[in-house]
Amino acid sequence: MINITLPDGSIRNYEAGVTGNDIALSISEGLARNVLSIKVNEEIWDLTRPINTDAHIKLFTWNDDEGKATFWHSSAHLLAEAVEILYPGAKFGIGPNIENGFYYDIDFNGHSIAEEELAKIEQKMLDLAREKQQFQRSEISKTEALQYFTKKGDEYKLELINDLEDGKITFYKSGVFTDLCRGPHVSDTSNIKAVKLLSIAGAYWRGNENNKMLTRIYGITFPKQKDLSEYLVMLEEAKKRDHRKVGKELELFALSQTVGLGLPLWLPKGAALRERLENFLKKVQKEYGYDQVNTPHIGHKNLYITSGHYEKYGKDSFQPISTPVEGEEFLLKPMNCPHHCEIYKVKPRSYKDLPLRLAEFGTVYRYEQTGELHGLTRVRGFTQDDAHLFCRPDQIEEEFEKVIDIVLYIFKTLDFNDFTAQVSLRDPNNKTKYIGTDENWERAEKAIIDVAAKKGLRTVVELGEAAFYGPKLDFMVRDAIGRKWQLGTIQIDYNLPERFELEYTGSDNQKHRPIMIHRAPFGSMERFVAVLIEHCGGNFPLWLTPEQFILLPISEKYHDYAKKVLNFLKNYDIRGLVDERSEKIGKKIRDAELKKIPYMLIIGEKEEAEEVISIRKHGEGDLGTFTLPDFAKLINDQIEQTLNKI
RNA sequence: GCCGAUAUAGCUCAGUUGGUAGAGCAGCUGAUUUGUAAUCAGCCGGUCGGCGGUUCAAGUCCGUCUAUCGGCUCCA
Repeated sequence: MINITLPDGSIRNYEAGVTGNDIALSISEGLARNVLSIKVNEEIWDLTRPINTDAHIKLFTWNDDEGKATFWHSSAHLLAEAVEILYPGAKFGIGPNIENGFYYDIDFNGHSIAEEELAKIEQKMLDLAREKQQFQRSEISKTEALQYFTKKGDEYKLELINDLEDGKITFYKSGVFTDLCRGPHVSDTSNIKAVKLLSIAGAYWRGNENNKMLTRIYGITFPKQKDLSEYLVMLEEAKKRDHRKVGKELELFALSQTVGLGLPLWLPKGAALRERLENFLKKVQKEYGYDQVNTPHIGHKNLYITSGHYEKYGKDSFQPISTPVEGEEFLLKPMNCPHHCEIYKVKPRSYKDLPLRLAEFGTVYRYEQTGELHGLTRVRGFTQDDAHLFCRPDQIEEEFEKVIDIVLYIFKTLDFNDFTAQVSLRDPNNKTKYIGTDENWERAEKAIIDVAAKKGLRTVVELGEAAFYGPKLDFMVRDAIGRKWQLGTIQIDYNLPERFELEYTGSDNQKHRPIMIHRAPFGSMERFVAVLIEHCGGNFPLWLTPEQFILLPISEKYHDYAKKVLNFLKNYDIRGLVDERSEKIGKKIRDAELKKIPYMLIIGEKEEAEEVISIRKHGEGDLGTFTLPDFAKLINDQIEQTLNKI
């Protein structure tokens, strides 16, 4: 007999060799029907795998992320099996579960799959699922594994197996399909009731652009048809919040091929919104002791040779601008740091001057590859809310913490609650991508990890995501369809101060080297506004929105009163406009609702006589009658409340 | 840059097996003077993404380039 400890701490006795399925059944039949995988001590197992020793277990169902992961991973195998049957000779790369569903990378031997063929594959998957195919796990020696895939002629699996350690290789077989796989899997395919293959894309084998491009099929499956329908509706809804769509509808920004790819044009409403965001941050930065500076849009090529950026990015950048002087070259500024270093150097600095915090809304230009351009989130010309903090070593922690405070304050103010703090470190296997000494890297990485922990941030660590000159703490926020974007970023840099030979005189009257913190709480104005649009679906907070109200006169007779109201509210710094068209009130309301204007002020005979306004709130409806001062107070109180939340 | 799909009026779209373009909205003009999500009528607006090719004839078929979309790679 063995002891099985359940998550609530209770212990049950079972015969050795008991499986997850047996345990689930012994608890309840309902659980047995819904259970998908089991955690045995720290590993997640198949439900059919015998447990032979005492263990702590946890059963996973569809309601657990781990349960979904198992379900989708098994679905990926089902996809592969369908493809193997329908397209003999197809070779398989990897097929993992992802956050929402799964994919499989497949080499179709030159055949390119058309979207219409997906329906056929879906149907095959459903047919196979109904056969209630069991997932059979087998441990296999490396030699046998190699033999199997040599015979099958699948070079991708052979490559994977070659990287694995003998004795730790397992195969999973379901139906006619056998795959190299660590598992775990669901017991059988019968729970997979709804299948949707979402898209086809190219993906480099092993993520390396020098390798062959395989065909990646993305899909998602559910235990109920209803779940699938709801998911598809949710995807459609999310697309309605896309900043490219909303930005066009609300006339916030535009892109012109004639101006150039990835060079956004800010329209009046978008520009005004952006200005309010900039002023908001400027005010915060003033409180935190930042000095605002301005630097030119170009810089001498030597500036970037000194910084190391030219060597790293020079050939992939906008190419140098020549001048009439032979050999003289300037670069469009791809970042602000070198300019700020030169500001540091304009005079000798004392330890008493530090930290020096130089801030600039600096517009930079980077030649992103065409395939990477994306709305406002990935562009070639953008404005960073940049600042560089030049610190003494003993100031690093405190300064870093204060930057985190600014980022969190901004996120809080704008209701960005769903973000990830990502500690972006070096790729330990590819140190040549980075400059600077190991010692400095280790110091910087440790500082970031320590401060993030001290601030109580829930962090994830990503290797290989550091900048080439230093590690970062990145604040990642999702867009409407779940893609993650880096917004705020904080970076510790020991390298640029060395390259620019920055110095300060210490209390010991000796020269010392400062340390730089690069930081941008928004990241860039473009990307931040894009994510903000998607976050609120174009229904901006009152303090940011282009028009806070629109006056809707019932007829032309009330235009004079409308102007009076407009002027009154203007004196309270409340912005809006009048709809003077000779349309019926229903039409004016409809248009104002579509423009997502927060307050519609309806005025007619009654309102003019009583010097009041009838208020209709966007998305909510009639709020009743207000006097002008009461409405002004309503607006200003609401804004104050938003901006003062800590 | 790579893989795949797409490209028709300012916007959203229709256009049968190839026979030289339509709708709604927006805009303009006029009528209407309106009470909480679309008043009516008329008008304007397109070398069907660019360039080549096949054909008596191309929005429609083929090639190529460009851009957009979904991914991959990249992101100082």
